[in-house]
Amino acid sequence: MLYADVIIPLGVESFFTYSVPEEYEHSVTVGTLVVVSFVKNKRYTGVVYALHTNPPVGFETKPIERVIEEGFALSASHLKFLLWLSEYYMTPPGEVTRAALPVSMRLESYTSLSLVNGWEEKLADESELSREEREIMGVFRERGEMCMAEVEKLLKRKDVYVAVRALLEKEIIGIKESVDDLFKPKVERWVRWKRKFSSEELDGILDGLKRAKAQYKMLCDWVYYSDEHHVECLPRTEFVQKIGNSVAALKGLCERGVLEVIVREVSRLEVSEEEVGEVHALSEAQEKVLGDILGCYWEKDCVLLQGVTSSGKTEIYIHLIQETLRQGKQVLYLLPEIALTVQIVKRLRRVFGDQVGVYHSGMADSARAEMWRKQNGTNPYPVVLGVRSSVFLPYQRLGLVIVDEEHESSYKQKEPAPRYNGRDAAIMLGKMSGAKILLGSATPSFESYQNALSGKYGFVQLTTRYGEVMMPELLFVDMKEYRRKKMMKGCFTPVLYEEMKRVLENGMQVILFQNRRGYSTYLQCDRCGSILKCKHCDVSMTYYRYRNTLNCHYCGSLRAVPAVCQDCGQGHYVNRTPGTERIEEDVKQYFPEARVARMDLDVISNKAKFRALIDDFESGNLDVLIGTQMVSKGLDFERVKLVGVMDADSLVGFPDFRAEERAYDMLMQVSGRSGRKGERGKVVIQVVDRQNRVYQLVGKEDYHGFYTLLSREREMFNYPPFSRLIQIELRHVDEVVLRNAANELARQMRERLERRVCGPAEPDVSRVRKMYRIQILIKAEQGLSLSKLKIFLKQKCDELAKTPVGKGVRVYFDVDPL
DNA sequence: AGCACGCCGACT
DNA sequence: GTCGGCGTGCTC
Repeated sequence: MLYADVIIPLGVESFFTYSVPEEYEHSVTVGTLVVVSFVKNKRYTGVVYALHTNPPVGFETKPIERVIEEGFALSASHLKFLLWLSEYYMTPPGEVTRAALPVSMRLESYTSLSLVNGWEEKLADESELSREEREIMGVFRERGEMCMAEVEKLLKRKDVYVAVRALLEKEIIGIKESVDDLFKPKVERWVRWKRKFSSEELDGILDGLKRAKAQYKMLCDWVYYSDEHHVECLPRTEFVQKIGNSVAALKGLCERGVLEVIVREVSRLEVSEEEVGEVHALSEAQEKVLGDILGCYWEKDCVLLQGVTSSGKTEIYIHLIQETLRQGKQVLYLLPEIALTVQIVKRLRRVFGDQVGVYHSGMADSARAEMWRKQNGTNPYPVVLGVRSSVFLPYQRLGLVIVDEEHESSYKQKEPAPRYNGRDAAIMLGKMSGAKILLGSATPSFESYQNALSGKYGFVQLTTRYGEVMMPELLFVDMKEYRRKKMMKGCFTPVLYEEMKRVLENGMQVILFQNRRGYSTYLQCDRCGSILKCKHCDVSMTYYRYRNTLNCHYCGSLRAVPAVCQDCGQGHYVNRTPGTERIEEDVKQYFPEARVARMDLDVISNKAKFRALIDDFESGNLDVLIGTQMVSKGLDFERVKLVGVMDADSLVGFPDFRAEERAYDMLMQVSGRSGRKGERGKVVIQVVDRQNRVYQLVGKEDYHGFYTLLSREREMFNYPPFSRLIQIELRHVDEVVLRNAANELARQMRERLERRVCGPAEPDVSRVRKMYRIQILIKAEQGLSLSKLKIFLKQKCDELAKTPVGKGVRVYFDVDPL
């Protein structure tokens, strides 16, 4: 007997063993998608993980019910990749599978119920039934076939199970198990000539239609229309609308054998409408960089390309893609967010036409499934352009992986599991496939930069800007001084105000950037501007107004607010909160003529609103755009001559050891928005802490210096890139139970891991949907075995769950949290 | 993820 | 006294 270990796409640990019926012995292979029954009559699509002949002990096996499709299976390497992801990110394989497969590919059965034939005879007297049972009968008579969920919905209650089961026992209603294959090809009906007719034949047909006026008219119209528009066929709906407007006439013509309706499978995937053009020639600098990258690939699989903004990285990617395609291999081009990169899609399509497949989270599930199948079939897209989830698509001969803007934190998935980083997953996918990997960024992540410096990655820099683009002029303005002199105009310093005035008077545009990451409040000295940090963690502390204390999100330490500033000894701490919609009001007050719009969360999350806003700004219907970090990414507006950063200190003051790295990156990105073409743009950055090292270094455009300075501290405090982090989050409804469990877990882990354990500490949002949360952070220095550490952590958590202190506490792991 | 089993509070 | 709320554990 053959057995298959199957991964069920649920958040359950490990796999389940099923027996393979004889009829499937040859079609079931490792990677096959199979329908299995799991828990009662629920069915799931699982992935075969292993095949063997050892009869399992301790339980009966159920049989595999069906193989989804002959010959359709995940390749061994694809499966291997998914399992790596599962292990690395401490996520059950089922959950990885769930993330990897589009919903319609992991079809789940629903139990369909209906009245059995001849139920009337079985039920002599309806008074035998309970009130609930009669209610259920009522809805069945009305609706016929239904699944459980629908019955509940119609009766607006959740406890129909007992009554339904009673009816089932009485054999009045029956179960109809149907596995609905949701993946049905999308079809369209088209109308065309049944065959080619000569003009004499057509005359003959028309003569025969003298009495069928509608058909006669339809045929004449069609002859005229098809000639006029040079079309041979039309979609049926369009045909009826445009020609004759009579379904009956069409039917008649089909019956006469003049026309026919054909069913065509259509693709749900976007079709490229770009005209395929030439690849731009590279500048001398770009040419050299391309050569350097190719040179690195002789000995290294992964190369970091650091290219300043506007240096033309994309053009280099295009040349690399072209080369890869020439070798008959596939390319994966990863972007942090697809919505903001319409420009790149267009550009790639212009060069590679319909060889480019786009994959993103906004796609309909059926379209995703179609893309999946296409990539697994005989004619896959050679180039896949997509967001992080594109790493889950099947690849057959991957030759190149490009991760653009590799430092972007949106590559990391937070919720739900798997909490993976698209960049790191892509690197692993590339390695497993024997592909070359290119990471691109203007401000690389410290992790990648360190790998480049250490020689683990190849390192290539592109320092010259393409064309005549100039780096904008950066002006740091001290808000503290103007505040003291009472010269602020709302939230604008006189400098920013004057610049805005000048730009707006010239009919040019302004972007105002306001950071809004998280909700925390921090304390800053009103005199020297220094931000209060934790003594143990090198992270700014979060201020809680209601109890007037400071809390570190990393180690959990608490302290009172010092009476005077720790740095200058004279100033006092003031409460700072990243501002909100006030900016818009101030713009309206000081620039009543200006047309202003805000790009905040509700705009970004709505695709239509977002596009409308971008279009308005692009076409000049708006003068001032206020936004969060979204405005800093990937958008090019020619007429923007000024960018104002309202309060840069809120970037630096964020309670995260990466705050400064992010602040630097954001300021660089934001600067890149100003004056991309023509006249040199300006960036006004309003700060309080003028002396902050981040500002000194942004001004100098010295990434390496910035890295060197900050990395010393990272090393001292044992933060990435000098260590790896694993965050353990515990959740429970009871705050006290949770805290006790966390303390106990941390204590036990410390016995072995000692100072590598930080916390427990409260996250910035400590209670979500009635559940309290608490976090323990593990720092693993280089050289410590990560896989052994993970086993240890998991073991400790499992042990805790079994003791009374840990009862009911849920544990979540986040490997390499951001 | 569901769904059953099982234990405690608001009603007949 | 029961009904039914939800917490806990299992599913091949």
